Amino acid sequence: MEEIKDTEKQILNAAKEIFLQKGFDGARMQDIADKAGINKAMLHYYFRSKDRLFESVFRELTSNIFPKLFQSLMSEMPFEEKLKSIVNNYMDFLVINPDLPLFVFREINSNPERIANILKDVVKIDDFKNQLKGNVDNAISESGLENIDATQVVLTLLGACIFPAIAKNLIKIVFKMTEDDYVDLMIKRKEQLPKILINGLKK
Amino acid sequence: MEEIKDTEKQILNAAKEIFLQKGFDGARMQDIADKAGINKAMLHYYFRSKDRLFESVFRELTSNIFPKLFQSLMSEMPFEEKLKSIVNNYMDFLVINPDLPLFVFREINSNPERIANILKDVVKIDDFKNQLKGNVDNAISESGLENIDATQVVLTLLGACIFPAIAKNLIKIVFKMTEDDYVDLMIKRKEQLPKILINGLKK
DNA sequence: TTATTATTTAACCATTTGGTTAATACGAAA
DNA sequence: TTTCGTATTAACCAAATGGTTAAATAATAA
Repeated sequence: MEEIKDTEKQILNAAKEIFLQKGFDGARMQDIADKAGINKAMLHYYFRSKDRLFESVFRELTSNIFPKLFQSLMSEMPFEEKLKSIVNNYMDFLVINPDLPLFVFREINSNPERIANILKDVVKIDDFKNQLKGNVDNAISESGLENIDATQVVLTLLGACIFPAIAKNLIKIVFKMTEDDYVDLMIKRKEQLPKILINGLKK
Repeated sequence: MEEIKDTEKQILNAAKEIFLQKGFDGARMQDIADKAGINKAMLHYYFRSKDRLFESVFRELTSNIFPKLFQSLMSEMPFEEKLKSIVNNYMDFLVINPDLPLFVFREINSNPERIANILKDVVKIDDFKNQLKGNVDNAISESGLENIDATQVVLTLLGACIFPAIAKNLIKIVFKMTEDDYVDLMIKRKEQLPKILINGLKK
């Protein structure tokens, strides 16, 4: 474990909040300093520049969940079991971190280079495509899945989990939900998704 | 049809591109002017401020598809038919406008007030929740759907369509796809989704 | 043609924003 | 206590950015 100075940690936490909500372009160094309750110069003292601070934040936010998710997708478990485990773990994660996916997609879109650069040491995607294909093709033959592309399976699975997180604020407006309502929705979804997905993807 | 001056239209088109890719915060008035090939002062001459220009762009981008989508969701067609029609229409739309959903969600997240303000005259969501519930409940009893919440049905349907659009750039990186590959993926998905969704949501 | 109005531009302006710096406060070792 | 490196701050700075303006140009009506 790296020893992280108290101030440094405060900055990182404040920066996480601001970057998550406002994105790189919308985030203001002064706002981050204010939220951390310290002088703006400290941001540069500890992290040098907005870019570097952002990079640290992005790394902290993704370096756990990204590899974990990729690993889960590649694991050799039987398909149905694997799917259930991913849905469970990932939905729990999303209830706690509802704005991470939108953050990631937003940044990829508005500044692909910056993110591609960071991503390549956060996660090894070198041969993800082929490994995944092999892995899902097996599942198809073993457990009577509809013969569809591995990519489609992954998109269906991830979309079913992630979309409600991305759309969180719109959902709350359109369906007039409180925060509690939303959490409820996600918990119920966690229970219902495996069946929906398995039935949907089966032959 | 409103007559729109040539310059005004050029500005609007350039602004669409820039706002879609960079979002409100990342967009630069100068970049929009450059892309439109006109002097920056023209932006203010025609649209007064960045906020107003953004508002016009947002309206143009959403004022067709939003009500159309809401209407489709509320239509009284038999459930399976309705679902197929939504998937078809909406997937076609997304292939042509892949960055609209991310744009909308992004802006809702980073500046909820601004968007809520615009949205309320773009689409009537007053009693969407109850109308939708009635509508889907009917479908449940009529066509042997699993007894799940209407909200979940809508999220599953929309997520399955929209997520691949939101994730477009990441998908292209992770699966090493060209633009053509991606379009292929979406076209195939359009064919496969109705079956996946209906099987998944059925009892 | 001339007067008048609408359109366009280059040069500015004020504010915001990321970043720096010089001076100060603090803490630990000597 | 003194010394010395670390942490912190207030005051600045330069560049970027949204927005304005006065003058010029084009278009239109008289």
